[in-house]
Amino acid sequence: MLSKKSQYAFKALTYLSEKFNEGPVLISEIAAKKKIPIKFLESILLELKKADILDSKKGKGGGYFLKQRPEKVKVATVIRLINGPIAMLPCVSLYFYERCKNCNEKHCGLHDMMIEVRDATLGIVENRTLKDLLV
Amino acid sequence: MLSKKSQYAFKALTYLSEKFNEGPVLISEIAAKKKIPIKFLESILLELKKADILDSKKGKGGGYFLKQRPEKVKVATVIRLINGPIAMLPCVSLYFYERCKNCNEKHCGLHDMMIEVRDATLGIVENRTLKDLLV
DNA sequence: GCATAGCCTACCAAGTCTGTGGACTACTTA
DNA sequence: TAAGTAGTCCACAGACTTGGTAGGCTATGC
Repeated sequence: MLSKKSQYAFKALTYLSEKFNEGPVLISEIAAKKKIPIKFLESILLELKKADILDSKKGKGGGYFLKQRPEKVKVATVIRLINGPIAMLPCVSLYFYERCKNCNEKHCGLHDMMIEVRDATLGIVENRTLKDLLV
Repeated sequence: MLSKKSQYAFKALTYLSEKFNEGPVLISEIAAKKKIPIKFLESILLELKKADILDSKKGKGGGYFLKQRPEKVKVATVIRLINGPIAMLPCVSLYFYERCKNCNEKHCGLHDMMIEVRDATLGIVENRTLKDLLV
């Protein structure tokens, strides 16, 4: 399951995608429109900024805005950043790989199956962007 | 990600699948062979028994054993029982559904996408059983 | 130089995950 | 029927994660 934090991140990013090229948007505006606890949202946006997805401006007329065009930001990137691994097992994860003790990956049915699940999921989330989330 | 508990559950079930029709297997034997903390394993097996996947016998010559044939136990069932929802969002889950506030499910890009992910995943785990985990 | 608005640090309550310990109960065998 | 075996149940506990809150600091614009 995606954490609430991830869901908030997607809501905020969707909102910022709609407002793309309209200048900085206040944290408070996003929080109000998307009903997200403001201080929690603040930390999420900061994380997205550090990952180069968002940029911000301080002071009057400031706020947050997308650093890249919505169609350049992959859903998979956001999930990995805020939620963590997409795969169901560490020994099957591409970005968070950890070797599996007591399961030689060559002969493990669960392993093989989870690779299939991973690839099926990646086939979707690697090929969608923020733009695809707008309806 | 699957919890360690889930991974232990699959290891134990795989072992019991191999020993299907050979009579009860001791918790301690499973724990030793699969390197699972014995008391933790105990609670997992009990949970699987309460879900009618395993059965047990007390006293000498006792132990745990599969209640149904390995090919009758779906991987999806075990994941839902031990790990929880398979879907990435509550508003998209079949067995753990919860309505999504602030996201009318008719017009939510994230929602639609996560339905695709869910179906892709279910397409795999609903059609595999313990038997498929044996190599 | 003052108001604005993001930045940063610290903290916290609740819940989940991964276990451990110990007493109790049911069953088998002698 | 007593002894020993093996699952059942209950309580707890430490580490980590989740979902937040509070408040001061810093940069910006007018």
